[in-house]
Amino acid sequence: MPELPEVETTCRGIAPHLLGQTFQQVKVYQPRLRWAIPEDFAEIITGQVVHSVQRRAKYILIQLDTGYLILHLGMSGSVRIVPTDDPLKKHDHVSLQFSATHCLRYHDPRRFGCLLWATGEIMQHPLLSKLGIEPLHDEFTGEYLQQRATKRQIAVKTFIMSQAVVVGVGNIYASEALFLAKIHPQRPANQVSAAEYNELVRHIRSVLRAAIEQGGTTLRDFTNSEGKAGYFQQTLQVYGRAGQPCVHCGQPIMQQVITQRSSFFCKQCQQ
DNA sequence: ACTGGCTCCTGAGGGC
DNA sequence: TGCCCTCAGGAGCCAG
Repeated sequence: MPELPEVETTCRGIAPHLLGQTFQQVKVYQPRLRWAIPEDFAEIITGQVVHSVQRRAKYILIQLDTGYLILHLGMSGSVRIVPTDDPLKKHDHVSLQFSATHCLRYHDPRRFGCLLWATGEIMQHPLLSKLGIEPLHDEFTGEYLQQRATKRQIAVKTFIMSQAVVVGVGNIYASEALFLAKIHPQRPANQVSAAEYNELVRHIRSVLRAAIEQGGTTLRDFTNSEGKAGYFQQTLQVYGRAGQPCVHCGQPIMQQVITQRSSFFCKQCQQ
């Protein structure tokens, strides 16, 4: 499940390989991703030079001569740099050869991800234009969250996972950050105080930063790796720990579905 | 303007 | 060992 740190790590990992290279051959093995890859996709991409690789939310944007590849990893997607003759693995859906020896492989068992072609002003794209702010940017403050939460009665966990508010806070980190900030995940968003939102922002940032740093340790052998997440290695304090003792008070961690998503919290520490 | 529910898909894990 | 069932999950989309 790629969360923002993993997408960032992926971005940093593939950029040095791709920059300045030309896509020489593109093969689509399975076009049916979240949105189908159009039939003329390979034809459009072939011959184009990579000018930049950037991230917006959990989207990876690869700028070519006449437009952008928009890549999303969904929850089971990954890309890897492999030798051209590397045998296809199950669920390798697209192969983009960018040099005489190497290609970029898109792999996604559950096919919740997407690979799109877009032209024009990229940030005006329907998938990008309504996105909220980046959690690691300076504009992401407690004040911002509280202001956006005005009149919002949805659970605060759902609120911070809303892409229109702040991007890239997935289910795991939402639970973790709320635990660290001592806020009950089901509290209505408009009933969280300014001080609490400040704490929440601080913890969202720190948990994402720590995960990116850990992801960075796998960058060295990125070409061999699946981009396996750093965050699984880090100690999660509540996520996936239902019934186990809270690291602070020892009470069993609760699990509850909030807006269709499993949520983990300590009912003693989080009010 | 908000909100909740639905949807895509496969693999993991539990029960037997 | 293997089969069947259930569930998880990002996030766009739509109906109420």
